Amino acid sequence: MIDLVQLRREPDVVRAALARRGVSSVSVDEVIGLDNEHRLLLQESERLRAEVKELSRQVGEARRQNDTVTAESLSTASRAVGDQEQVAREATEAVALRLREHLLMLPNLPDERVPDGADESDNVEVRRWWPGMDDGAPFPEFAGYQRVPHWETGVALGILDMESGAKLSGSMFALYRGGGSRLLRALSMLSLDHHVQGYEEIRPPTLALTETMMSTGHLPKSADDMYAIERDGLWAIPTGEVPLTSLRRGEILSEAELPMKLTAQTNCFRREAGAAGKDTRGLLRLHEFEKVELFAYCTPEQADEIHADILGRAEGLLRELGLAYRVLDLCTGDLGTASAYTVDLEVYSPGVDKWLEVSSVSWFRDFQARRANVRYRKSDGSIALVHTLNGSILGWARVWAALVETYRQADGTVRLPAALDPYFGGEAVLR
RNA sequence: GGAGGGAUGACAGAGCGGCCGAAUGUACCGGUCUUGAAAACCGGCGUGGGCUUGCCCACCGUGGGUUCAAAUCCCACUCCCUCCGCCA
Repeated sequence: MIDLVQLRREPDVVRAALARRGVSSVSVDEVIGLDNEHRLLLQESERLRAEVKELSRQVGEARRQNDTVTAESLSTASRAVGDQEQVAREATEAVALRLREHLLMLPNLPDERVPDGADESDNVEVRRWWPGMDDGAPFPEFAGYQRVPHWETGVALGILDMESGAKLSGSMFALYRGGGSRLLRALSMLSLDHHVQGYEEIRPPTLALTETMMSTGHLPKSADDMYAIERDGLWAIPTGEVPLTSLRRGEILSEAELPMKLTAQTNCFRREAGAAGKDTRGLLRLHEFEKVELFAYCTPEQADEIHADILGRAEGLLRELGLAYRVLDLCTGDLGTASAYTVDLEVYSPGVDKWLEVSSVSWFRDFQARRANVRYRKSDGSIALVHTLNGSILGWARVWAALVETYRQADGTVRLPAALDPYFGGEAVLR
């Protein structure tokens, strides 16, 4: 949620920033209007409330002096004011609710670094990396045997069974087998093993309360993309970011605790409501996948460094796996609701000849912290909202696809990168 | 799932209709003392909101209710603890 105080003080700045994301000034003005209306009503109901309190205090005083007559007449007067107060309060609350609803629908202000653009085609490529690039090698020419989609290799080697996944849970649910399953486990281990030194490992629940989903900005806006378990009021999390961001919800942290860096592997659930039929073959787009997330609560001053750290770790992992990738600055049109600045990593997967998004590294400024009410006490005793950041290291389904395609050999087997050998008890080969 | 007990400020813990936003202790911050530190003593010390910046309002798990007045009484719910049941 954006800062209402900032909206009051510099409405033009907010209007201009949100206009870059396609938010009309009308919806910003609606919020300003509701805020003004709310404050007027609030003043009136608080005034009446103060009056009731004062009269009630006088009733108590009269009673103590056994002045029943005065007490009775003051009670009657207080009751009358109380009736007015109730009307005023209900009106105030109704406007407060509308104000909150509107405010929750406003996205975060994009950072200056974010390029303007309408949709993902306007994202700006920052750099590319591929194995051997540092020694001057050109972007790889992939051989014919690498130009085989992972779902074909998956069936041929018995490591991926999309049909069984569909049989069990419907389309866009994957079932990995044998070495394919082990590969998934190996990737989680590799990633977590590399990052537990700097980031505390967490195993959060994967079902979350509405409140928890609100904090990250996934609700109310993206309800259609979430799986809901209505009977119990729970939602399946779309990313580990959800529980991690709410871990300290409502708390005041001490500055010494910051940055508080966490990592978690979770299953992620997405309905992909608007994505029917688009890039949905094999592992390209799933309703459920696994992902390791890096997350941090920090001070505004620490945010840049942490963003760089998370991005560096994600890139480091891709390099270690020897996958070609590119780094994109998301444009205003593709930026997530809560984010102020996001960098995406996409791996090149030769079998499907596509760049696949495997990581998003985002800085939310205090947008999520304001919703989640996570603050910290500075050394001077004052209190401020924390900043939150997160990034994936990485989304495994697509990395799995890229690995199986990139490392497919002429004989149809897959020799995985040596970094995975320890997790295969020897040479990591799928055959 | 059943039966009991509980939820109050950073923590512990009083209050159980009327100057209670809340005693007290600890922690924390400032000061005195000290070569320095500790101890002792003195002072300060919740969060958010509104406006006429001095005042007002809200918050004692959450949501309702009773009352002139609710941390305090009533109802529902949530969570935690103990015991029983079930269970990977």
